[in-house]
Amino acid sequence: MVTYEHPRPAVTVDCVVFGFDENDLKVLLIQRKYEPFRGVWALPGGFVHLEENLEQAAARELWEETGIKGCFLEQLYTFGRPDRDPRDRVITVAYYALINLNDYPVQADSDAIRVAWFAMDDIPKLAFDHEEILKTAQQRLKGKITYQPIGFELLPDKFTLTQLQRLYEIILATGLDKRNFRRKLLAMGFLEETNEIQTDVAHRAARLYRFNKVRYEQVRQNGFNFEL
Amino acid sequence: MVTYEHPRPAVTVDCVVFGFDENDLKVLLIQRKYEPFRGVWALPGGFVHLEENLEQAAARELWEETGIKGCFLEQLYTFGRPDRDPRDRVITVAYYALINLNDYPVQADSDAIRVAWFAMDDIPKLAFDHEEILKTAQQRLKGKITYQPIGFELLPDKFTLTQLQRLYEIILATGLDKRNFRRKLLAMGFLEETNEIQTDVAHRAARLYRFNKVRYEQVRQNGFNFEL
DNA sequence: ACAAAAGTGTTGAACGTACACCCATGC
DNA sequence: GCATGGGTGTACGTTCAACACTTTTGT
Repeated sequence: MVTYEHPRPAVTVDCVVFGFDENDLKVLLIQRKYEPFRGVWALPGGFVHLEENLEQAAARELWEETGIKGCFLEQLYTFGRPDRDPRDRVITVAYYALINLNDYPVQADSDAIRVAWFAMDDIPKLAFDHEEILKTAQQRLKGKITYQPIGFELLPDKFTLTQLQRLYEIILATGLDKRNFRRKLLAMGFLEETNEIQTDVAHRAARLYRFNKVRYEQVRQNGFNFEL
Repeated sequence: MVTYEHPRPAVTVDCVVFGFDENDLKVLLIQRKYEPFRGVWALPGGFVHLEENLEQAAARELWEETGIKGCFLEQLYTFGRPDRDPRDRVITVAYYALINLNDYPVQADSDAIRVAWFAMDDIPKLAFDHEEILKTAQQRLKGKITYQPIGFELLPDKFTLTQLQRLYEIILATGLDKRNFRRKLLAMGFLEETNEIQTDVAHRAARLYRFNKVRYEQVRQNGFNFEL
């Protein structure tokens, strides 16, 4: 039963997938196999099915096109310029995802689809308005990382404080003082010191820490607000 | 030419319009004339036309249904639960608007449509998932007002510091210290002292100030960041 | 003259910022 | 033994939070 008679736009979801590898913030792109923009790199995404909600659609497309699932995924913004798709009116609800690169290493292209990680300062021309979407996602990440503890989503379960600091420095595009950074984060009370240290490094091995979500919720309920 | 063959959802825009009147944060609602939810209060909104972009659609619906135009309008979030409309799959891109209540006083119902302002602590049952949308908008306003100078959109062009403080107190649901509040805001350097004072008040009249956008942009470019 | 809100400074505590050296490890 | 990054404390300046009384105006 169709009860609302109007011409309808198509609705898609697109995902900006961020990963981090010690020195770079990276994004996962796929090379389009079909027109429009055949052969051009683009964000993973696709049409929303009628029976699924938007976040489900984003998670499904991510899984189908890149094999990623179960990661941090949050709605970013909805893009709907009438001419953003040359063939038809398409509105896209963009999401961004944060994943740990070690869990999804630079994958060999499958038969079906070409997938690759690109450093943020080396992005090829993108299809549609995906450059605008990517830019919006980068700004959101930069803004949000200072007041929500989402940076940990980009790191392995256990990480060093230096890795964490590098992540902040790269995303915020700024330098941070080592002593002040450590003092501040440890004082927050939700970084759990493990009794493990780095292996396979050519210098003194650093202690590994873990983000303790339960403790974070506790301090948050006591009025603590994550900041910087 | 339809090139993407998929069943399509309908796409609407809905607007959460906030106003402020000395003692209350208010929202503009309209009473639905048609099914579904006939007679129930709802956010102003309607279908996106194929040739307009999303923000244009929101501005147009706002104008058509409430007579408001030219105000602050920003995308909020996109809601797409498959069952959010009982009759069909409808995805809605929600916007929120901030207006000065004096420019749009509590309007008499027109023949066509019943429109009314409701205080945030006295909201009737709403159609669809509009309660969720409203709640999301309130959280966004509460969050954003502390790091962007958007509170001024809710006040007249010239306002007293006490009015500004009340606005913050009500939106943040907290008490603020008068001396500290004034000192902090004046120190920001973009509140312009006019040489006018309140009229028609039964006590000492307060000085009127104005938000100077140009000066705000200047201090911002010098590295200043609005906060609290 | 009284009611109502406007306007105004100081102090102590907490926090942020700047800064440099020794230590542990692998090669 | 040397190169590499790991780990640590202090002092100063800035900002925040708490706090109460006098002034102006209208009725």
